[in-house]
Amino acid sequence: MEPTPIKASCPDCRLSELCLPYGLQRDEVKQLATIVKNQRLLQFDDFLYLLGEECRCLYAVKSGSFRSFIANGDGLEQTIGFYLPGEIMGLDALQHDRFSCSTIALETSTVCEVPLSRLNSLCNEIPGLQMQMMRILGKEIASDHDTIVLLGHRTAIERVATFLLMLSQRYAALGFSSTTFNLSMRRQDIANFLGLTIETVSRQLAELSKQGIITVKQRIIKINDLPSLKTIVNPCAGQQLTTA
Amino acid sequence: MEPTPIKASCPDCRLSELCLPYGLQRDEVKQLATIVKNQRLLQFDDFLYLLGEECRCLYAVKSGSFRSFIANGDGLEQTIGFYLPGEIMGLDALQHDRFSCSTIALETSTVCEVPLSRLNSLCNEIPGLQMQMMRILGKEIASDHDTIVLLGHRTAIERVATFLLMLSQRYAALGFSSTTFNLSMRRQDIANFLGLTIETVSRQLAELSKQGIITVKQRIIKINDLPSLKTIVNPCAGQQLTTA
DNA sequence: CGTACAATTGAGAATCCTCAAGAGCAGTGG
DNA sequence: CCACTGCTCTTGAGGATTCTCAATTGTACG
Repeated sequence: MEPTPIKASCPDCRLSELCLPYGLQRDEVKQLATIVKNQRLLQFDDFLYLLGEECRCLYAVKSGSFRSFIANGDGLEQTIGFYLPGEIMGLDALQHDRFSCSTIALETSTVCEVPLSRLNSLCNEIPGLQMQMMRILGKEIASDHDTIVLLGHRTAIERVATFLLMLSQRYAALGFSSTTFNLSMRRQDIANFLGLTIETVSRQLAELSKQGIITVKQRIIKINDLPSLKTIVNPCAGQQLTTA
Repeated sequence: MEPTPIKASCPDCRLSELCLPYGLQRDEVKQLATIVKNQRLLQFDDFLYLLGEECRCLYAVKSGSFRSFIANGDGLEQTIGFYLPGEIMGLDALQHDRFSCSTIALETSTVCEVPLSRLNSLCNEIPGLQMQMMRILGKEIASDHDTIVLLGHRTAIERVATFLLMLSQRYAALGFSSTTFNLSMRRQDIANFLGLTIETVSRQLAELSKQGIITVKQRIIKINDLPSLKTIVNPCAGQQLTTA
């Protein structure tokens, strides 16, 4: 995706309804903006942070997208999730002040840095901010649970369909099209996230394409038949996914 | 497991180092104890809460153990995780004040109820409590990430070995034996959590048993060769699992 | 002792992975 | 403009792991 990288700080940021400022008074948002550091620019394949590194800041995606993963000792890695604009990265580090995964830019992206110590202080001053932090953390947990369900009990085609549906819903929440979008991740990233091989992902996309449910052209995905996609994800009822 | 269900409140609770009071001053713990409701007793198969229910309290395991899961529309369910004494349940509800999974007792168990509204207020008064909440939430997230890795890129025997190792470490943290323990969950629960069938779990346990790495007698597990078990989980180096 | 439930074990089937080759696309240089 | 390289993605065939179905054993409890 190609969201215009605006340099706006929190009060003028079009993502404020999705991000930390949600639910805050206007003056509280201004207060928050004072602790948010200048945006950092990352290119494709730049690391935002590494597993094991000390965590001083949380990061909010301003534009672009990211992939977080845990690298095994033997070179294998497991993708934990993808982050789109408005989402907060680094929450796993709240346990020990060290990142428990690595995060890398999938395209040219910008992030806002939020120093952890100052965020904590501000949470004590602004109850609404503390509430919002709790909501964000709860969302991260619920989203991880969705991923666990995905990996635990889903066939290949269900996984791919669920992946597309999750993205669709998240793009929609950002005000983008929910039916046509440009994947910022490679097939390898998708496969790794879904616990499949790239060949299997490719085959399932081809199958969905053959059924006319989606149209695939490289990384451009067009969803032609949303109900059918939902039926694959949840064969019985019209399911509601927690936006992951 | 059979932890003696002591009626002690937070200041005298032997779990305080693992639970919410960790890192608090003695008088702060007393303050916390005033908002923690009387313990609730649950029998095997009793629901602590249901998916979709409004969340008014978080729950800390006082004794016994729990299983949380997401039930699909079509009767299938995916186990999200297991909870042992000192661990906090219901964190996924912080997003929308509704539980996004169901939780059920695996044996006779007790929980402490912590009203959410009063916990939030107290977090504003006691910075250390807010810190500890953040740590607990960060731990939950890191633990979920471990589960994602487990389900994404592990063979059946690696999953079973990892499961045993995770339990071993958590029991050790509770002061119980890390090599001999009594599973409170059925094979069905383990299989469901690991994304396998009960037959496969049974076969992998038999295989580990045949290799002399563990001894299985119904639900009693004895780990005879911890290094070998670790080697199965991570073939290269001596890995450190985030206690999940 | 008999029933109900949990767990184990076996044989065949299905899904997904591995290995391998080919197609599509972008960038470089003659 | 076209060949060449490098990378990503697709497609095919065979093989391995895990699932499904089925029967048996084991344990708890009335």
